[in-house]
Amino acid sequence: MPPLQFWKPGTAGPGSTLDREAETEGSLLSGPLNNNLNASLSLASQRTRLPIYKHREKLLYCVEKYGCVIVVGQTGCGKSTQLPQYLKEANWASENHVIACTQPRRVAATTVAARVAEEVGSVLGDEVGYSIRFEDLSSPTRTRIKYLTDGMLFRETMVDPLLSRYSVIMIDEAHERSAYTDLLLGLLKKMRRKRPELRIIISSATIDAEDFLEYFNSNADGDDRSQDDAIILSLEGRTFPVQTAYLETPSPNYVEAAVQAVFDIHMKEPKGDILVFLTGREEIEECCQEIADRSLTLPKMAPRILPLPLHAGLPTEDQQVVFEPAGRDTRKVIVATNIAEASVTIEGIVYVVDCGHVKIKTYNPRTGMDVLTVTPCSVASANQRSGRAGRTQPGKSYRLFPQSAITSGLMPPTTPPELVRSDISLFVLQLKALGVDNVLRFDWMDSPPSEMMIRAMEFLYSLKAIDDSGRLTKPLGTSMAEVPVDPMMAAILLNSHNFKCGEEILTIAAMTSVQNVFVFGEGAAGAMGEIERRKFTAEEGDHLTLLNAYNAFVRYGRQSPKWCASHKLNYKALLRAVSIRKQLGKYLERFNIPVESCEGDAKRLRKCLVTGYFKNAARMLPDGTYRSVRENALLHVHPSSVLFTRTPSTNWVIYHEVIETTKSFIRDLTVIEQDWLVESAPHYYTFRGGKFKPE
DNA sequence: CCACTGTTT
Repeated sequence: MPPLQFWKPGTAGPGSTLDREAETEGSLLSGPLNNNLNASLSLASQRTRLPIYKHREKLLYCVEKYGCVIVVGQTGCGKSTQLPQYLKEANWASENHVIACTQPRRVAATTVAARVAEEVGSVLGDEVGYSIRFEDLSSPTRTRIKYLTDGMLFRETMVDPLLSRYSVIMIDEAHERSAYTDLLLGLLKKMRRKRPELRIIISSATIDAEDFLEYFNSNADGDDRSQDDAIILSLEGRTFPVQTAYLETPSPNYVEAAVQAVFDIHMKEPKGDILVFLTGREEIEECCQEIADRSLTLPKMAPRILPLPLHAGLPTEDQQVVFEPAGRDTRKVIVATNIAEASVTIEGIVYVVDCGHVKIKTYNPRTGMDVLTVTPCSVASANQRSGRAGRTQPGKSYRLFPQSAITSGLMPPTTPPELVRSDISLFVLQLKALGVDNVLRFDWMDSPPSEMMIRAMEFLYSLKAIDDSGRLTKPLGTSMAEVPVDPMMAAILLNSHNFKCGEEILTIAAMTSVQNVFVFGEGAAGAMGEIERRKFTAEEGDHLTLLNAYNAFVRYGRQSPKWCASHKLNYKALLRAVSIRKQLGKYLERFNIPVESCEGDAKRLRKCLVTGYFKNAARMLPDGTYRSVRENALLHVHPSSVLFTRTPSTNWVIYHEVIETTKSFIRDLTVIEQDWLVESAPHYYTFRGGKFKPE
C-alpha cells in the first residue's frame, strides 16, 4: 500500500489555531512552566505566573456586573482550577456561601478538587472539597469551593430548589452538553429570576460560546430586560501548536487507512507515541491485529511498534497498560474509542490519527428503541481529538477525511446534546418533582422533540407515576423521582413489597445499573468467560443470573478481587453494585417499604419484574426470533444473554432494553408467563389501544 | 442464530 497523501494547510490554515492544547489543566506540578521555576517559589506565587492570571480582574469585574459569564478557553488554560480560587479571594465565598464547580465526570471532580486543595493549602474535604455519588468529601460548614458532578448538583436542587448555599455556580465542560448539564442550565436560568445575586459561569469551547450567550440573554417569558445578562470572556492558555493534515481523498475503509497512517508516521516522523481514534471494540481489535502483523515486515534496524487497545469494555488492568512506558526504541500506538477524547488522558502523545467518525446512541421515540450507529463526528470532536497530540510538546494530527467534510457540512459543528437523543422519561419525572409541571414549556437550551416528551408522559402514566392531568402521583410518582434508577426499575423497587421480594429486587436493580459484569475476552479468554458464567446461569434468564452472580460474589467470593478474576467477573462493577444496593436500600427504608426475601420463590420475583418491564415484552416464534408484544417488531436475543442459546419454557419474555446495531437486540431477559402481562398491566394494553390480544 | 461509543444519580 502506498503512503497516504496528506494535505497540510499552512500556519493560517484551518485547525491551526483551534487545535491547540496544553498539558494537564492548570497544572502547577508538572509541565514546562514548572521547569524554569525556582523551587523556593510558593504555590501562591506560581499561580500568579499563569497566563490566565492576567484575566483575573476582568473576570471578577464581569462576574460582578453580569449574571452569567461564558468563559471560553482551551482545555489546559486553568479555568477549572483557577477561576473558583479567584472568586474565593474576591470574597464570593464569604458569609457561609459556597462556590460550586460542576464536572460531567467523577474522576474530574475528585482530581481537580485535590489539586486546588493543594494550591489553597487545605486538607481535601475542608476548605476545598468534592461531592460525587458514594463519596462526599466536603464539610457543610467549612467548605468554600466545592467540585461536584453535574448529576450531584441536580440532585441538590431536589432538596434546595434555589441552591441557596451557593453564591457562584460554574458549569465546567458545558460544551459537552451532558443531560444534567443541560437540565442545570435551564434551572439556573430560572433561579436567577428569584435570586438575582446568584452568579453563573459557563465554561465552554469556542465553537458554541455564542449559543450559550444567546440562551442566557433570551427571555422566554418576554420580561423586559434593559441590559444583557450574559457576556463572553475569552481566555488564553499555555498551549502547544498541533499541525493538522487532511486526507485528500477519503478511504472507503478507515481502519485500513489508519494502519497505513500509523506506518507512514512510524517510518518518517521522529519519536513520540501515536493515538488512533476509531469507533468501537471490533475496529480496534482489527486495527491492532493488522499493526502487529505488519510490524513483522519492518526492517530489522527500525524501531519497534507496539499496538495497544483502549476501550471501556476492557478490564481495568488492561486499560492501565496504555500508561506504562514502552521499551527502548519502541513506539506506542494506542488505538482507542472516544474514551481517549475527554475521559482518559495519556501523556506523551505526539501524533493523533482520527478516523473522523464516532459511535453514537440515539433514541427513536417512534419505535422506542435505542439505535447505536457510526456517524461522522463533530468538528468540535475532531478538534478535541487533535488537541490530544499537543499536551507535552508540539504535535501533529492526521485526519483521515478531507477538509471539505468540514466545510460542506458533512460533519456537524457540534454533537447533538444528550437530551435530544435520549429517552427522557427519567428527566421528565425529575423535572416534575422540581415543580416543572409543563415540561413542554420548560426553557430548554435545546428542546427534546415533542414526540419524545409525549412518549415519556405516556410511559410515566402507564407506570402510574403521573395522573391523567400530568401531575406526579403520591406517593408512587414522587418516590420514583427520587430513587436513583430509571423509572422502570424504580417502579419495580417500589412495588416489591407486594411480592415480598425486596431483598432480591434490590440486588437486581443494582446489577442492572452497572455495566460489563461478566468479563468478555477474545478467543480462549472469551470461551473461559462463557464457561464461568454457566455456573451462575439461571433457566429463568439474565436477571436471576445476575442475582446469582451477586450472591456468589458476596457469600462465596467474600467480595475479593481474586475470586472475581478466577470466575471472569468484573470486580469493580460488582463492588459498585454493592454500594448501589446499599444506597437503594436506604431509599426503601425512608419510604417505609418493607424489604423481605422471596426465599427462592422465583415466580414472585419474575411477577414483580413485570410490574415495571411490562412494556418490554416479547414472544418467541418457532424460528427462534422474537416479536415485540407492543408493535410486533422483529427482535433478536443479544448474544450476551443466557437465553441466546436457550428456548424460554413459555416463549414469553420481558427485557431491560432493546438496542439496534446490526439487528434489534434485546438485552437482560427474563422468562415470564403470558398471563402476567394482562394481570399486572391491564391499563397499559387497553391504554395502548387494545393491541395486545391474549391467545 | 454471534456482540457493547461514552457518561451519571
